[in-house]
Amino acid sequence: MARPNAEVEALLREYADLVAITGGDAFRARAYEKAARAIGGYPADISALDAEELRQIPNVGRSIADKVAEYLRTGTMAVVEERRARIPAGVRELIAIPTLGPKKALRLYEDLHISSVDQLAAAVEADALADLKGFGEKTQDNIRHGIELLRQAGARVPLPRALDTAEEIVGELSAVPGCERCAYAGSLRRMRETVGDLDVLVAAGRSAPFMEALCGLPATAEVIARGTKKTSVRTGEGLQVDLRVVPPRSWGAALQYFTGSKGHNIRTRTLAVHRGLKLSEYGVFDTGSGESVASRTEEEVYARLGLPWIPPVLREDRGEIEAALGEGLPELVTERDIRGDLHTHTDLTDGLAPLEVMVEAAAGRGYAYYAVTDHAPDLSMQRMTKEKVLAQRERLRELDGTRHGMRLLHGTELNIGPDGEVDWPREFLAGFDLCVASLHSHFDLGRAAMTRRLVRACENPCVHLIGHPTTRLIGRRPGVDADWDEVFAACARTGTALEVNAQPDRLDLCDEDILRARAQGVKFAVNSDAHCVPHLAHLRFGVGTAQRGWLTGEDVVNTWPLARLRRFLRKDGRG
DNA sequence: GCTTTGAAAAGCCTGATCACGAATGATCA
Repeated sequence: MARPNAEVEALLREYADLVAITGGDAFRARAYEKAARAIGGYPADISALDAEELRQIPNVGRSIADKVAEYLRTGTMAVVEERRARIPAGVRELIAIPTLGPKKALRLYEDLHISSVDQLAAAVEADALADLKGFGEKTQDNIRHGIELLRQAGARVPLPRALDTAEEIVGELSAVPGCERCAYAGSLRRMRETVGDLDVLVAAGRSAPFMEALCGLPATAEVIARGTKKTSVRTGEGLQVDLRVVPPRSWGAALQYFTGSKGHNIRTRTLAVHRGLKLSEYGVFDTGSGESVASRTEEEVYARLGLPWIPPVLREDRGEIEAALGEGLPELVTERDIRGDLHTHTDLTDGLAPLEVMVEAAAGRGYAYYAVTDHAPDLSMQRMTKEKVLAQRERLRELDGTRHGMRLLHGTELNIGPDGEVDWPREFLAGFDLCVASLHSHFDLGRAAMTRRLVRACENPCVHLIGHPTTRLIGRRPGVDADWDEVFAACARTGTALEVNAQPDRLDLCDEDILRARAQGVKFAVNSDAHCVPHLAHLRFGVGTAQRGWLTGEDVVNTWPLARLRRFLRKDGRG
């Protein structure tokens, strides 16, 4: 994806926040947010556009187009610099704390001169907020809890951002003369949902040029340590990068070692010891003679331990060693196996792109089928009506099969009410090819009520798929509390699939829940939940999560041919 | 600040929930 779009999106979002904090017209702040979203979701690279062309993007008018053009030309945006000078960056960080918005942030800054999360935490502990108007006992509790949430995730970086940085660094280092191999390892290679630090590996005869190159990268803000075998830096975004340069003959062993996880490595080393071998980042060695017996490739290293090559996503010591030694590893679902996306939006509700544009882009991805699932009326801010959705259906039927033969399914994303009921009467729902049902409100009903609610939704014959089942937002909101084993059992019993939502801040269900649900025989759908064209590509993160949950093509309904998928959607349990 | 409607001005992502403090404003989906 084009980076300039993301940069401008971030900048406009920052400006929107600063406008909201400094007060004034709320609609102005919202206008910048809308423009930020439109530019972030714009399919083409904006860096080649002039102000006139920028105005063609929806929600970008004269004023914003000029500001963006200024940024693309000069690298800065004057109005943002002005506001930054008035409001310290830390004040904006405060509104990342759940339950704390722009108004409270400004009050904290103006009355108590608090301009960082750390200062706020200290002020709460010192009970310094008690005298502030609008900050009662409960608000302080919420702030305390919010800071805790933020800190749990704060040290780790979301998968896509880590991947961007890693690919950039790997690209740069691969171009350095003498580079035989270069790759990222660690939790990123295992596709964990967040990444603590980046492990980058180079195979080369001499290490100095690579250490030099890493320290000199534009992304590098600070050098933490610099040696001949290992160098650590921190990027401007605060991500630590550890570079290790190994001799080419040790490549496979080093890759295996630095990919981890810790648990997996302990198991493989123990396995080596039982075979009279020693496993390290330099190779597999015979304990008696000290001779290296394998090290060039991962396959070689695993083979020497009596194992097949194990995909990195499985290396968590969650039974992969036993499976590899016994019944065999699962044939993991891949992105290529996905025949269609079953949860996507258009600009009829909160998506950015029109139906035609989304369909065109989906066809470009080679899908055999594609479902459009805009929001239903109970999410009132989306202002959906029967008339609107029927008009969409008519247009969708016209487009069906006209783009590389891709078949279109008309669906909707329903809201599961507190009692487990969903929008629209049953007769009307029967007219959809596919209904996704999701929680969008009432997140703290208590475990028993939440479980009943979800089970009830599964039992609805019109509901085919539960969207982002726990509704967690990584680093911002924990998932809802329910007896998930009971919910999974209901899914299996009723033939309701669970979504693996690929939005990088959701990845919901997560890998561990997938493992539990799969054990009960639940089927899954890996969907992008795309709200614009670039989001369709997020599917890879969903597939990574599904793989971490050991899913095969057989487990994932949107790898199936359309005829089989349609049988599954009849919910008669025959799949 | 953008878009739409009608040519300058109105309307915009609404409505529930929560916390504070006694009717309202902030926050979030």
